[in-house]
Amino acid sequence: MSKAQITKEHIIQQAAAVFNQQGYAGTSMSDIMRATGLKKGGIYNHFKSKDELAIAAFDFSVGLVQTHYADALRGKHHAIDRLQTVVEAFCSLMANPSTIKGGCPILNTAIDSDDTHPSLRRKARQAMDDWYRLLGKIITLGIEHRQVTSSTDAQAAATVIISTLEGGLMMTQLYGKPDHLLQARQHLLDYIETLKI
Amino acid sequence: MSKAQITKEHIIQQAAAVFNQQGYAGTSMSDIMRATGLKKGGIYNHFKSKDELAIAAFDFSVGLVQTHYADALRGKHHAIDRLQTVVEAFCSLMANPSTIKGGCPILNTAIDSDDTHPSLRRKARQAMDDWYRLLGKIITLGIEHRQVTSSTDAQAAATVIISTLEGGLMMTQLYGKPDHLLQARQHLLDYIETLKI
Amino acid sequence: MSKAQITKEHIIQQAAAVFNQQGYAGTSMSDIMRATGLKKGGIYNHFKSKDELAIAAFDFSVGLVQTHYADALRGKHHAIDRLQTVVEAFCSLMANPSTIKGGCPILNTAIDSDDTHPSLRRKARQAMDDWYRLLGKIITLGIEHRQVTSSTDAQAAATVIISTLEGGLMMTQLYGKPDHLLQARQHLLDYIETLKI
Amino acid sequence: MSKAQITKEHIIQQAAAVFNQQGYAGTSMSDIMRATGLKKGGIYNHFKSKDELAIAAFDFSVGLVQTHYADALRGKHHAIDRLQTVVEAFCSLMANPSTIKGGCPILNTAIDSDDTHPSLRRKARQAMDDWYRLLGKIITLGIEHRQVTSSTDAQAAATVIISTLEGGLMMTQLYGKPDHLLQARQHLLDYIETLKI
DNA sequence: CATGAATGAGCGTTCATTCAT
DNA sequence: TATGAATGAACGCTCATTCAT
Repeated sequence: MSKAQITKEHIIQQAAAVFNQQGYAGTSMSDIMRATGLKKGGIYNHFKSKDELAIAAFDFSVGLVQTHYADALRGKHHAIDRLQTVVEAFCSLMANPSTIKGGCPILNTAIDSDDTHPSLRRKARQAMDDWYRLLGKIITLGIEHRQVTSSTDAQAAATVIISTLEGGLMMTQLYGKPDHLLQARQHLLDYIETLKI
Repeated sequence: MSKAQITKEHIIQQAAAVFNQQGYAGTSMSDIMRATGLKKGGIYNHFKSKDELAIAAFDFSVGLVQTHYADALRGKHHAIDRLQTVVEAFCSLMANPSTIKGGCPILNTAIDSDDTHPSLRRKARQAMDDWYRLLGKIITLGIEHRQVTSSTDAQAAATVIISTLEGGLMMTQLYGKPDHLLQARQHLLDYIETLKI
Repeated sequence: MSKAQITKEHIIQQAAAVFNQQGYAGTSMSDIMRATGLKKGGIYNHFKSKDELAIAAFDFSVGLVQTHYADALRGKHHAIDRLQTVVEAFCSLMANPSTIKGGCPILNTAIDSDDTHPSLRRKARQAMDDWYRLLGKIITLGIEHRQVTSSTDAQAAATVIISTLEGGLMMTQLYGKPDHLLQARQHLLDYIETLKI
Repeated sequence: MSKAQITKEHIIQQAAAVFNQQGYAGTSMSDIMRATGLKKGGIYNHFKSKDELAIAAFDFSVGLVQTHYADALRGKHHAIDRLQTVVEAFCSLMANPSTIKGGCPILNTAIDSDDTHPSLRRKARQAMDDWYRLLGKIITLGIEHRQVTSSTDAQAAATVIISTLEGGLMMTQLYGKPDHLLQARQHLLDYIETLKI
């Protein structure tokens, strides 16, 4: 990796944390300067605008989450197992602030970019699509393989899982304690159990 | 109501919509000027800072939601009925953008004020407390009155309901279509059914 | 005195203290509101601008000083006595902050209105003229009456007295202790002694 | 000297003249913009606040005066000569508006920062201390070396010299003509003569 | 006569961004 | 490639002032 690449990656990583914690409007390029140790010019050499950097940072954050899922899911083939794994992966990732500070980037961006920032919003939508499709596919394959009850509405179940996780995370962040996310997790594990054949 | 009161109320209402859609950092006093039709000085005659206005606006938004709940719950006494009502009230309120633009103020503020704005965060926590306690009390009274299964964990159930609603709302806002919130709603109605004795 | 007159006088007195301490530019109409207990409109009913009020306040402050001199000089006829009295009157007035807060209004205005405020400057010049002429006249009359040495340059002596007093006052204000003004006073008393026939 | 240093020095010099003439409250950053030819951001790149700039400007102005004294005193060793030199140096400096516009920065700041600006006030006090000690030391050394009468009170004499100069300068500025300062000067030269052994 | 409610201009400061070096 | 030095626009807020009530 060239020196330029290394610097760029460094900026993205630091910026990702800051944007995820403070939001797009709440983050100034000076915040990014402070976080990266670079001066204005140094950052603008790699990104032509705050926008472009914010998008790269979002991609990076989402990539972290997706990699985490992929790692956790590797070697797990039973649909129920895989659903449980996604729930567990989300909770463990969000409970561990060293990996990704400021909570779920999709949630943050979805709320933060209410109209004001269409390109970030589109990005968030795409990331949500990925997650949504992942869950949907696990369930439909599970139905095909007779691991999941055929009456299950895959889309609705995916919505329930994502909603409950994100909402539980929001509560946990609001109160600064893990209880709510853990209660949401338990509910989902129970719920997933009901999908089992 | 004095003219000052009318103007102040007017500012709060308009500001509430703007803050709820764009967030605290994403909203400038110029945005408020545009929304209210007043000049800066006119606004600052009624609020001594952006902060104070943001808090008044948040209180107003939360008040709208709480009034909506109170209205919906009036005359309903059975715990299961009351839980269903809260779910329905949330969905109908959020589906109807004429009442409150930009989604749930608690969700928005919880995500928006990640560290950056402690007083707003405190406000959001208080509002969440109110809601959380409302649901908790409905359930514990329901258990006492043998309307809800005694094995129910009131706190956890409240968390599940709030989380799923808020998460579903976030998805609905992200995609700009009601489907996800409706799926969350259906799941919660089913879930509430399981609490019935 | 009519109620309007009383209010106007009240505003002038309070404003005089504030202007004398904070200067023209350093004083806002809000400061005057706070000091008088009146609202904006109430003040603007009596003075059509900050300027006009500042001038009235200056006149009031200078009037206080001049009255103080006149009182002290009453019944004193010997030139040397009268010169000593002016020195003593200045020192006692400035040492007593209850009478006139913020020091000598002429000094303050002379320094404060360096170009920026011609009408106040003119006022300060007039007040200085009055004082200067008072001392000049005491000395020339003293020469005529053979109380003061005929070699005395009345203008120069007046300048020395005023300069030393104002400079001594400035130091006393800067350090917040009376020593310097007292040393200036002693020097002038010695100096005046040398003018005696 | 780097370009940044040059620009910073340029800002300080221009700002010093403006602050010295208009005072802290009477000077806006727009005034500084006009004087320096820079835009606001350009100024704020070098000073983090109006305060910081004002203090740097004050230091610069005082430095000019002190350098002027040091130059004038170089090579003069007799106390009487040195006292005369300080008086002459003050008068020549203040009479020559090309060097330092707006009069004595210590006097201006002492009067201007009546309570309102404690850090500038402290600065003015320090600068006055320096001057006061300089004169005090000249006199006490003069007494030691039998150049000055042993009955002289060094502190009092320093006060007399400074007071008379500053007061005379004030009058000269108020009237816009040199007469008063020259009269004060002559008085001090006579006075210094009386200190001679 | 005094207040309340508003304004437009300006305040000190920070913003995202540019570009010569 | 990164910095330094600058800009113009916008920020949150206060100013002196007005005028209907």
